Amino acid sequence: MGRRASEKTEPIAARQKSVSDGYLLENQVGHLLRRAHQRHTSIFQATIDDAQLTPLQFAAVMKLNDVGETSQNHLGRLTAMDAATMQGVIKRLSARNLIARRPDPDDRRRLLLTLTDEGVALVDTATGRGHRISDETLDPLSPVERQTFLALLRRLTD
Amino acid sequence: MGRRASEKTEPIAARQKSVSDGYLLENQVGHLLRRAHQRHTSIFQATIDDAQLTPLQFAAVMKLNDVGETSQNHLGRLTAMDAATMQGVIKRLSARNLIARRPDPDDRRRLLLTLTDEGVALVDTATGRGHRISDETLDPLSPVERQTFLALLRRLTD
DNA sequence: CGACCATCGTTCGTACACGAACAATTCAAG
DNA sequence: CTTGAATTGTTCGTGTACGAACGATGGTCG
Repeated sequence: MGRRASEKTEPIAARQKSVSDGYLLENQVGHLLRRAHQRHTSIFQATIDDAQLTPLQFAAVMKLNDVGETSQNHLGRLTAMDAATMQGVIKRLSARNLIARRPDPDDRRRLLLTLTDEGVALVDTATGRGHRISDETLDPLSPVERQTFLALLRRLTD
Repeated sequence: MGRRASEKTEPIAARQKSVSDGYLLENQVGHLLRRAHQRHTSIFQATIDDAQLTPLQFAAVMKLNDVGETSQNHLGRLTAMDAATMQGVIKRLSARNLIARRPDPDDRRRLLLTLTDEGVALVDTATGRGHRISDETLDPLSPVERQTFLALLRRLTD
């Protein structure tokens, strides 16, 4: 325990503590949200069984399957992704031939996105895994607690 | 749901929906965690009043103030940061002269970190804002709900 | 019609996030 | 004491995140 011995000239260790007593990182929502999200990402990677597919890419594919052909920005809004972020996600999905892009004939600014056959196939095999990922993430909670947690969490989501 | 009908000539729009019915992105924990974290980050930026300071940098500074001089990897563990991520965070804090680094005389692999005077000053002024950030993030919930939420969230944190 | 303004997608720059590989060092086993 | 495993910090590569600025297009209003 006596790790830090004496240091005559200006004890470095003593300068540390300031008036911040009372702020504990471990108790802050932001930190806990970040850690819970980290854990979820880790579960995702272990369960999705597709080293290339990331949570955001999965979300984009699932949502696109849900709503059908849409523009890039619109899909971004539906999945809570920045337009700049969306750009990269779609580029990678398109490179893997999971998503096809074509210009909107009615609005030449837009790019319309669709799932390819390969994309649809991926949705079919990955949907089950998606449910398992959500289950495992909530595993520490009882069924009732899960409902409570999700209801509260949803309200912290704008 | 007779969604999957026969399709000889495969119409593009009809190719969309697959057997994924039942997976709604909006109801998945991972998505909700991500959105809640996004909202928190946004509140952080608006409240911290220091354009350069990020949530991770703030966490590192606060924790270092808490525990006193430590090695880089150890502080990383305390703040749930990867060693590689820590590297960048410390480099930037050190460039802003908020943190000082010195080699550990007892273990030449380690770098010992301390807050500079400037770092301590920042802790003093930022602690209050940190509390306000947590408060505002939890604002949609009542006091009782906050306790419930935090208790459940903590259990999803490994 | 023409000026104005919003929207779409893109690019740039900065900052997490983390797996992987690496050299230097320390520690543990034999 | 020496071989081998573990730890520390670094670098590289890929993928989010997002503010900011941009050109092209579209809609609105006088």
